[in-house]
Amino acid sequence: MGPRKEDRNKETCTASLNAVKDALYVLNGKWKLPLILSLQEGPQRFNEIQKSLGEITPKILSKELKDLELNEFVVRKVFSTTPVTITYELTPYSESLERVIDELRDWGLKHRERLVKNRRTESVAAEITASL
Amino acid sequence: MGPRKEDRNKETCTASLNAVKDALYVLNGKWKLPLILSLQEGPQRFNEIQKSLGEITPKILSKELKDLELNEFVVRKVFSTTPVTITYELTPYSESLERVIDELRDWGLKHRERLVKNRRTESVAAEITASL
DNA sequence: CGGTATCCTGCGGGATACTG
DNA sequence: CAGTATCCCGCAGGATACCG
Repeated sequence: MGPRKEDRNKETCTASLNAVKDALYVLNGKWKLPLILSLQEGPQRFNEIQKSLGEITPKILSKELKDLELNEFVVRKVFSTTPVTITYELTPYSESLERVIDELRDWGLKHRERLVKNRRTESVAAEITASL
Repeated sequence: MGPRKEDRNKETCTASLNAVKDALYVLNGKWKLPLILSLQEGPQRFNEIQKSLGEITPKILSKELKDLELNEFVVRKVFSTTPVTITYELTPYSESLERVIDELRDWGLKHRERLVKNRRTESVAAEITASL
């Protein structure tokens, strides 16, 4: 015997919740997205990234890069030049993010338009006082 | 004369970045998603939501609901019963989130699978030492 | 150049108590 | 019942300095 219908639904529900949270977690924080977008221009070295992002401190950059490595969006490559050269570049797998990011971007654009429009039309009649 | 090509690209780029951030902002935080999922079961009253979410405090719940109202995902309805009854329910507009959430969920599921699989195959050979 | 090590701060979120 | 008011804490993220 399997679980009852309501239980299955509840489980399915919290399962999706966790999946969504996983996805959000990956993109979350102040620097993940700027970092990915920056690396889409091509491989870069630590200090190059730091400059292109503006005000990020090395500690944070280091941590963010490690996170992205763990999630396999980024590879750290060590070249035995003298002195040693290190680059970070996006993996092919990182391309799987594009669909998600596109979807988020499209939705984000529409949402902002919508909010701006509604500020004008003063649709704050939203608070209905439904008399019975 | 318009801006140079590189500038346009940069602007387009930061524009999408902001759009994505808008979208993420809307779903972010500990409670937004659980709250939306809970309200998908139908309209609920303040205390009902509180119970169904488990450990959320009234202050936080109040704040989250206001956020969702501002973004027009939720309507607060006041019924003039005695005593007054108040419900919160999802708006039709909140359905526009479904595509985004589905996309995030699908990606999240695959990503987790992938990570689990790769932990096993011990693919930490990812750190290449490319000699020149 | 490519990072660590320490210290510090703001703020998202919580505990608890109170109110119309 | 449907919230506000106060106080509080952990932790992401930052400033600054230092290291191989």
